[in-house]
Amino acid sequence: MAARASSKTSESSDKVSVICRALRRAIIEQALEPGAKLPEDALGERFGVSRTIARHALGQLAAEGLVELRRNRIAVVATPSWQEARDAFDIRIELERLVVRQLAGKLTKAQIAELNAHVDAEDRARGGTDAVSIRLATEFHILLAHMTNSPILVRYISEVAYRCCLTLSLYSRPHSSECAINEHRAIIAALAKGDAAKVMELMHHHLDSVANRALVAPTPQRGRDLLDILAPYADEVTSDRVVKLSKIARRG
Amino acid sequence: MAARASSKTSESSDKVSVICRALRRAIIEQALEPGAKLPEDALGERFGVSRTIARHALGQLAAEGLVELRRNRIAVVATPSWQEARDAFDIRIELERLVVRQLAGKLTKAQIAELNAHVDAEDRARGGTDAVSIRLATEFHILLAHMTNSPILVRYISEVAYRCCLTLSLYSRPHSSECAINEHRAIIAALAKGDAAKVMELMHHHLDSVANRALVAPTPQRGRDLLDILAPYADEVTSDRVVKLSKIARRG
DNA sequence: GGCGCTCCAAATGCATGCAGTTTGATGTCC
DNA sequence: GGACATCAAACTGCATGCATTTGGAGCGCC
Repeated sequence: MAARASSKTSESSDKVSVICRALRRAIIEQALEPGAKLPEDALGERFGVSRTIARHALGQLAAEGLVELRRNRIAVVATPSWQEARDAFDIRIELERLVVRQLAGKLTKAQIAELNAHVDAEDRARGGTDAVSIRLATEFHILLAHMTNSPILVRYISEVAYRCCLTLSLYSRPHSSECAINEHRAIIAALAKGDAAKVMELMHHHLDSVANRALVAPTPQRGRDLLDILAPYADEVTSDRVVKLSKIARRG
Repeated sequence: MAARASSKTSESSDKVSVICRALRRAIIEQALEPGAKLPEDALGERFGVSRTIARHALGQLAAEGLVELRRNRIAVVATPSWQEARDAFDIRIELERLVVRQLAGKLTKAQIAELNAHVDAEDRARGGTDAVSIRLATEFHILLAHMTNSPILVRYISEVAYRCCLTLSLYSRPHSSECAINEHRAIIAALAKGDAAKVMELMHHHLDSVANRALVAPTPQRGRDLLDILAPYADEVTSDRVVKLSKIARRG
């Protein structure tokens, strides 16, 4: 399956696609945090296009689950629930097991070199920001998916991986990417060796550990609550009284 | 996992969404065959909306893989390659195994009754057209996915199942739905019994046999007038601007 | 201070208009 | 007859304009 006619599925150079890519990257790098407003006007102005185009782009991103769109409301960056995050990881595990099953023992030397080069890049980026590390780690998985030459698989893996990125920014503590990198190397080695069962197990464990490390279950109602989020800002309140819950709770 | 807060992911009542649903159904029922042209003008006229809306709907369907969109070209119903068909089935098998794994032993009596009722409906529809049989069979799987209460899973299963529908119309000969119905009943029984391994095996075999039965020689397609084809689907669109069939010039 | 009300700037939902590209039908030449 | 140049109709890409809806500032009342 590793030698298959390559099919062009990637986005063309529409203005819509360009904006989609830009927004997608901004979201997964957490430049745009979950809940951030995305007014059509502002996007259009920022990217030098009309509202029509910005609107269309938002529609696409909503289809990917990165943006939430409610009628007559300003679009916002999606804020997946903890349960949705788990669901996304569950799906991702199955799909990525499929990927490595298809690839085991079928990679060319050039492809293995490409994978190693990517992990090297991840290594070099360890000193940088978490956002970049996470993005590179995610792109490693997408690179793997590409090697199956299955456009559908690429699309689903990309989408679900981006969603996982999004949830990491919500529910994860500072990212320790070191072991992830080692696990990536182990996966490449097992792929090269052609041990399908082994590499499926490795991938499963890899994603499962990322998920478990990341998705520290918030206590159902209090974790990552608005009050916690606003705690650092409480200092700015001149009054010594606690800010009323009712005033905050209706933030859309 | 079977008892989880239900989350509203389904499409709202935008005009865009309405048109998406209509077109999606027309495609999976093979009223619109793969390769059929979908000019924005004609769609807008047929559904009583502007080109802007029709265009947006086409964009969504393209994101789902049901429509192919090339710059400056008329949109067409997607014509998946044989390989893409296999890929779609591979992915579907993994995802649906995940579904039944989550559901095994966790269904309520009401849910089991609902599933049985659906299969009864499939049974009754055996006398009807293949298109309806295939749609009902597909909807059985989507119904299962819904019971996981995982919106992401529902979306992916729906999408990939629709794509499979599409490929069935391309590569499959008249559908013998009898065994599929029996297999659906067996799956329900195993789910109720709570035997996860068994039901995963059943689902795997079920989808695999459908896929293998499907992969035969492609069938040539006959051109029909788009507006005629869409007539029954336009009725569901509530707009006084829907143009009467007789008043519309023919198009190719 | 808290709660409800009115009203308006801002944002969305959608249609329409114009410019540029593709299509394919026609005419011309070999 | 068939290959090729030509051109108008058809279609898409995109911006803009108007109607409708939202959300929140301001204000009076408890």
